[in-house]
Amino acid sequence: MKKNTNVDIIDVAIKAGVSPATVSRSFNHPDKVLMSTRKRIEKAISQTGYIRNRAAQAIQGKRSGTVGLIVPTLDNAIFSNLIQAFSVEMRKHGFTMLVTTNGYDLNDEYTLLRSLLEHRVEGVALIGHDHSDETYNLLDIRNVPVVSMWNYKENSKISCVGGENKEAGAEIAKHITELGHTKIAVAFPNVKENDRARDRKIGVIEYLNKKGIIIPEYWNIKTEYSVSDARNCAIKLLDNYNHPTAIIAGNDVIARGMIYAAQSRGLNVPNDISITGIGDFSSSESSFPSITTVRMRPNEVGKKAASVLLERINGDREADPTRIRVSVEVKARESTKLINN
Amino acid sequence: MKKNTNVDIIDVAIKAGVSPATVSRSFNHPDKVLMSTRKRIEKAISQTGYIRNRAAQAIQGKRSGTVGLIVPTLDNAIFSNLIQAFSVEMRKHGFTMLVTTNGYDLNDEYTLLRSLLEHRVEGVALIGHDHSDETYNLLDIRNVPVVSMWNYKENSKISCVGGENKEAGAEIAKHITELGHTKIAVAFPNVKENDRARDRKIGVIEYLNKKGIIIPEYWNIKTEYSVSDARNCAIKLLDNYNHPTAIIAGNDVIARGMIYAAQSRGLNVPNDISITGIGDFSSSESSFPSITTVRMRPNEVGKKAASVLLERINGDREADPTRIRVSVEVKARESTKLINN
DNA sequence: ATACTAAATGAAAACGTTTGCATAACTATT
DNA sequence: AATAGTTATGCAAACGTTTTCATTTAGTAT
Repeated sequence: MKKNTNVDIIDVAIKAGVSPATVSRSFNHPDKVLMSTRKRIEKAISQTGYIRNRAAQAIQGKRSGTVGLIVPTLDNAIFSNLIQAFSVEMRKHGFTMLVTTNGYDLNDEYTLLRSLLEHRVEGVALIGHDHSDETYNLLDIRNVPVVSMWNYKENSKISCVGGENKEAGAEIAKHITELGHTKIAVAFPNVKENDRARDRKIGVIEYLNKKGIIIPEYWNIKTEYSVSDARNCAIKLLDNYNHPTAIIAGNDVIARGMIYAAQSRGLNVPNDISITGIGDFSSSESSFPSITTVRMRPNEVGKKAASVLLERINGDREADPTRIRVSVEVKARESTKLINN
Repeated sequence: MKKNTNVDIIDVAIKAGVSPATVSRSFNHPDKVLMSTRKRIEKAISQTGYIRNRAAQAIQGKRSGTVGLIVPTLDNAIFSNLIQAFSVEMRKHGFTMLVTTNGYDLNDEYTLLRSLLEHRVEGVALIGHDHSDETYNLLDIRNVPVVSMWNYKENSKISCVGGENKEAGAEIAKHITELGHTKIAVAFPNVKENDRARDRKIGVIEYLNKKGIIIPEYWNIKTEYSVSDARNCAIKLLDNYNHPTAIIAGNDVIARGMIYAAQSRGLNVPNDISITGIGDFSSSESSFPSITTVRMRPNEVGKKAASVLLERINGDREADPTRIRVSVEVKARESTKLINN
């Protein structure tokens, strides 16, 4: 078996009887080379098994053909729709994605960004707006095309595509109060270094306060972004305190865990307790009961974010940030109902 | 704001009063440069805002610092644990991951592999063993360090880390028959170009046949890997035919959807019907009812796969494939019980 | 036929590193 | 004190492309 790790553009050129320059052109400016020579080059390429070297291309200071993505975790459903949509769209335009996870740690994020820049990514996509000063500074200094996905923010320093999490929180709180609930618990993850969760929570609390509803401390639950932790937290709540008639959860995963908790304690959702999520993950519609939640349109966000990033990469680097607001919408489903009197 | 996109190793060298070679060495062989000079270089680096150029490094034919991962989809929970574990482990060793999705299309996979090789990834990780001849051939010709994750296969052409899916299928079938079930339905996705699903299904069917149980065609359900499709399929089954006492699903996502279907039709799982999954996804333990399934240890697989790949990258390229078999194990939980007579 | 333009290709410099070899400055050995 | 060995650094070639500029060839207008 012949092992050819090192056939280069010169070998191809020789085989095709042209100069390396022409081979290069046939890749990058095919219109500038005669159809017939192009054919000969193609043939030489497949005969030699040549695979072009993007590193050597990138070194020219031109295109590396990669974009970087920094995401808190790949471990759960939260970002998967978003990433998939973003990835597919970038791929369509010939980009390959360098993916890294920061585990919700902003210092780590900075290191990862540096590492991505070492690889000369042409652009970077981040989640949310909580990033360290160092990160923002580096992006600015190197003038990196960048887009923040997931939540919209007026006056954001960088381009962004997403829904308003505060609005999402307020909307779901509105839904719950309109169903007559007043004994309401909320369940959110740690909101430090996580503006998505923070904004949602603020939206919920502020709306409820406005309606004269105050959440007592023991109904203010802190949980991880996992079904199991959410379930445990909810069980503790249901077992130890008189229970609320509704729980507003920070996202669908948490809501799911809490529904399981209720069911495992013999409660019927929504007859005994209403539970809501935020985010509308793909399985939320088909679960039982289906989850009342707020649609954040991850596919749309991912796709549009890709477009924004492409535009920044190809276009004017000094332009003001592009901000696209994706509408949010309450999807009332089976996990909530009018309160019984 | 000063925009410095182009400070290079020479600028750093000048600033630090050394030669470029020394700067380079301080990155790659720090032991070969005097502590005091190293300090001066570090200072020059932070003063200039230098970020090294991996493309220029990769062009030396040496390390690119990247590995490629080709995965069918990022869109659901199936691979997320695995990917996360793999990713974290590679990162620890200084690698950044280039991730691409092939949407379960093997031709696409070949194109993606080429694209990864253009970026001169040092190694590649794939899912399963169903790959096109072209793919296998290219890997062989270019002598690419490669590992297949997710399922073990004796005599595989390439290194692999995973459980035996056939065994997993047989084990769960054994569990169900030992609970006394004979009226059993199975629910699997399209097994073409998907050896994981195929092996599992074969394991199930063969075991049942051995026990004299034949699955009638209308209990042989074909579904997508999604909660919603699984739920719809199960509803069709439950509404239109006399229903089985147990359903063996191809994975936990499908099982989950089918449980929802049963619940939405007023059936109790497991009292009225037992339902099993395969894979033990992170939420399967905490759902209600928790799902009886087969553990495939995705974290262990991801981590070990990373080790195998690293070893191939750093070690002997001509060595025979490394094959690591990760044990599978039935986790009996709430979604199954002894049949009532 | 001649001069002029356009299109296709080639030659060579450039991109930012790494590394083998050479050199210089020390240290240890006799 | 002379020699051999060691260590830290610099010099310059090399890595595989892309691109500018120059050249050749073919085509067009006179």
